[in-house]
Amino acid sequence: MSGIISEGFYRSFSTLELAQKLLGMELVHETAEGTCSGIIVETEAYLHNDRACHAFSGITPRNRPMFGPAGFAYVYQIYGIHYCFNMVSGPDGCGEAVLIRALEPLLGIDLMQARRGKNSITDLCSGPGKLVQAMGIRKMQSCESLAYPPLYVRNGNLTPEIHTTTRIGIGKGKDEHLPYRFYIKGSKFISKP
DNA sequence: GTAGGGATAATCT
DNA sequence: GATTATCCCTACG
Repeated sequence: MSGIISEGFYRSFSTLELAQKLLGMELVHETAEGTCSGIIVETEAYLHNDRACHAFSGITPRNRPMFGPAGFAYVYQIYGIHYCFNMVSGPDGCGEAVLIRALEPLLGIDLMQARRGKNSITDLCSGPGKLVQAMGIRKMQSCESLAYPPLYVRNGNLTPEIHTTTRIGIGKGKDEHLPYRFYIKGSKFISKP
């Protein structure tokens, strides 16, 4: 049986625990064009006392969702052209989140190929900007609940073997050495080995 | 197959 | 005015 993950689940674990528990679960997005989904194979954790975290320097209009309760979406634009999708986590008001970095495409692969303009299955969702484009997630959806359609997570039946390493794209002096990146060992769908 | 750099604009100082 | 939790195209073996 696969059920939708409730807001209570997101609140029951620390950000670091949640980032690992999400691996193997299915992210689903229902749109007018069709339904897309994929298995979460790569995540990164951003903690409140972590210099790489958007919430580190306090609350701003952009990062406000991060300071709300766990189980909501935080979507932001990066490098002017790409978007990243996060799930808010940690205690209410804390400012923590889990970045979803890669998916293994499952449902709506035709639609993903059309949105991405690529055919290779491993090139549809193998990066934070790519998966947002493939899934049709938009900035407007920042602040939406992840416990109800159209955007939600379903339970997986996998207990994947997890590999832990350092995060991608973090500049120097920003806690780039912290082991806050997690991915499913051996997956061909991650953004980088 | 790998490496390097440009694109491009919201956000914050 | 600097920075950025990225992607893609081009050049070269």
